[in-house]
Amino acid sequence: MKHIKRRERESNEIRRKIIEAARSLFLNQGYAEVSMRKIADQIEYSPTTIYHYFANKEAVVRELLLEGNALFLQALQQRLEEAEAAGLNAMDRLKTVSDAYVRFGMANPEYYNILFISDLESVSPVSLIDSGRFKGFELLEAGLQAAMEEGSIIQGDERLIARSVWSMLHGLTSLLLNFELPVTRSNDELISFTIDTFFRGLSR
Amino acid sequence: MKHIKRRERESNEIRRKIIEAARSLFLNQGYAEVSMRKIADQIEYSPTTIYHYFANKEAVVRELLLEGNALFLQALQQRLEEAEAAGLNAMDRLKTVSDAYVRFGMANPEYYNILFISDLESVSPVSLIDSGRFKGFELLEAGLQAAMEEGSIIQGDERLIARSVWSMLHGLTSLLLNFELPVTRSNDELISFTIDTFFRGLSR
Amino acid sequence: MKHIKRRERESNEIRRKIIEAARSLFLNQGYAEVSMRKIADQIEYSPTTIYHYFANKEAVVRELLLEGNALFLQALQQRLEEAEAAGLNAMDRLKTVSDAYVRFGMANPEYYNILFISDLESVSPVSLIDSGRFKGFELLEAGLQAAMEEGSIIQGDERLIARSVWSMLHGLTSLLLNFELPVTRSNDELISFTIDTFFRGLSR
Amino acid sequence: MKHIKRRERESNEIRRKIIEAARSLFLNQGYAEVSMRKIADQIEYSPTTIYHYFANKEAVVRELLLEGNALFLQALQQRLEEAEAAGLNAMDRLKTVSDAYVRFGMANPEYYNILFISDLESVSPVSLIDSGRFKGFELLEAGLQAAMEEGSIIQGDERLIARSVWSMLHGLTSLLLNFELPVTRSNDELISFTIDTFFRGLSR
DNA sequence: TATGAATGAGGGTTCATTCAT
DNA sequence: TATGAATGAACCCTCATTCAT
Repeated sequence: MKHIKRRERESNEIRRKIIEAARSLFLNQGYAEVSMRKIADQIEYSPTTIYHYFANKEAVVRELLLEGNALFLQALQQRLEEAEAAGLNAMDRLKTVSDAYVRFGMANPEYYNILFISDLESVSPVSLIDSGRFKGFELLEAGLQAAMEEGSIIQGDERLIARSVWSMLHGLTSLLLNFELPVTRSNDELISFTIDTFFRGLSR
Repeated sequence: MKHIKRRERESNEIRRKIIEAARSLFLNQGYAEVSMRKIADQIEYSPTTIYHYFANKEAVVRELLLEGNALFLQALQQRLEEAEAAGLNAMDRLKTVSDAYVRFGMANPEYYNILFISDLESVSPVSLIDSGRFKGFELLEAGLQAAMEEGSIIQGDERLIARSVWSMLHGLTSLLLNFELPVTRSNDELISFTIDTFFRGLSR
Repeated sequence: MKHIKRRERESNEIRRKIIEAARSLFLNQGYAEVSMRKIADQIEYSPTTIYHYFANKEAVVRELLLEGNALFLQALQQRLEEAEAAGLNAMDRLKTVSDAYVRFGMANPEYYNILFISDLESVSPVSLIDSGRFKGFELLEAGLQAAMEEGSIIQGDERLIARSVWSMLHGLTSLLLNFELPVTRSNDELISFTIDTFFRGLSR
Repeated sequence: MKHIKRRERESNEIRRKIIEAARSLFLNQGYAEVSMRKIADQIEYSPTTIYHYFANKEAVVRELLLEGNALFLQALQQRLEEAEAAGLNAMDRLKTVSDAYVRFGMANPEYYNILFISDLESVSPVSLIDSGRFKGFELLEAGLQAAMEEGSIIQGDERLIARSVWSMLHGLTSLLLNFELPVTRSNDELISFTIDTFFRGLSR
């Protein structure tokens, strides 16, 4: 019994190592630089070993994607629940989730890049769709609908508005992660200013 | 004298051919498909020949980058001039330039991606900075300052606000280029809605 | 005692499964597609398990070879017995066996190829000799001797003639299996014509 | 001028080396053992170099095929011309060509195996057909027609008979090359006996 | 100027096999 | 008995680049 458990744990440990190595390569060198050989080097196993745990490179990347998405959704939902617990109104809940979005990206740049920036040309579109990337989108839509009902933002096609909000958040995050622009104020100021400004534009 | 000129001209012709081939590969098949060999095949010279005109692959890509940037700036400036000629106020000029930004990205997705998204691991950061990418930023800052003076938008750190606007525009463009989200309205609506909303949030 | 028997039976069952999987891969997809992993996948055991029953891949293939040879001999002998039961003379019995040879090849192309064509680089020559491939040769020799005694074919070194007949049969079979030549008549006609012609040449 | 010629010669020399190494590997180890690496090792160049001269492995094998076929046809034709020059009748010319067929196989076992035995699964069917393998077949048909007209062999569908003769020759050759059967007489005796016997069967 | 020759490094992947458990 | 873990060797192929001419 114990044997089996230990084995399983060890097995999962290597899986984890593989994923982590892949993630780290991804972050530091970009998707093009993630290779089975480099992963193997990093974890100090032979390349063949990876094929024990994953069918091929796509499977590794897909796992990264699923994992990243789960973490992403979890981060959003947690902040949302906190906001609800704190009794915030719909508009403020939306701002909170928006902030959570950007914070997640900054705290997990590798995941954010994998999820929302990389081409991942080796990963089939199906995998991408299955990855649940759209769950976050639905969360946003629901929040917008609540804010409309509350009367704090303008009426409109919530799907359109959700895309619009997402655009703003994505741009904010990806510029913070990947570009260096002339800066006077802190990133925190940029984040809150941008979110506030956009929701001010949305408010009735 | 004349000899030299002819030589230069011929030399430039091949240079141009190289860049054109690289651009064509790049625009039609994506950055990953740009290889020295493929460029050489396309212009029907040997790969070695390219090294007579460019130090290495990075130099070729850098040229492409500069070119893309020039086109980008030109697109912004042209629309700005038109807006000025039409006698638009500062706020509307900003909106016009914003629209031009997004339109450029949609019309030149590969250029946009190479300019603002790709890691371009092969291109050193210095090249990126030299690429003049910040000229667009300055354009934006100037526009914002004018709008502040005009009184149509809130007072504030124009550098901060410029980053904020840029974020919104970049997110809008890159989502349009690289993601498929559930859609009800047209892209045009999304663009104008997002820009309008953001500037509404900025207005006094 | 019983335990041992059950064990043996079970043991043999897996052996059999392995061979069956190997044969199925072999017959359906060709020799190149037979790999330890694929066999293991098919029987839903781990690759390692196969090594409990067979020393290595060669041992598996050798078993297949023995099996193929047994089937081959059986096919020849059955037709020979039928011919004897029908009271055919030695010459006609030879023709019948010849026909059986070619029919076996056509009905079992992969077996034929593995027995008589493939290099089977992984199988040592010794194995091939042990495979009993020569039993068929002896059958042929015996038939020729009978026909000589009967007086229906020319006298001569029956070993030489046997090789000659075998050549003709092998050529016929392997061309039918592996080549597409311009065709007007059916394969059946080619087979009977070739066998008849050759034995006509051998007849007194 | 000379420079170019020397270059061309050297280029062809390496091409030749590649082909010869491939041929030798083919002969000694079978098609499955022909790898780009092994060829490279044998000629003491890097594997990459081969790709200077051939697009891929198939191209190497195809060249081998074309070359082998050319040699094969040449061998047949030469002996045929000699037979004509010697004033042999159609039947004897056929026997001569038959003998040339088998002799070619014995003298060039690697080519014979490539041309008529190997699966060459990596080579597209088109290449095989284009390889001109059928030219030899046409030669045979023409000889048979002449022999029919001469009255030395039976009338019949010359295409059928050609396949039949080819079968006999192919079986003879491939058994001589690839099998060791119990032997009393020399190979020469086997060859002439088999050919004579078959044509005796064909004669009126 | 232009190129043919050549290469080392690296890409993803499959294979038969061994070893400890 | 059965297996999970692991590997070294090999597979075909592409890449950017250098060098001598």
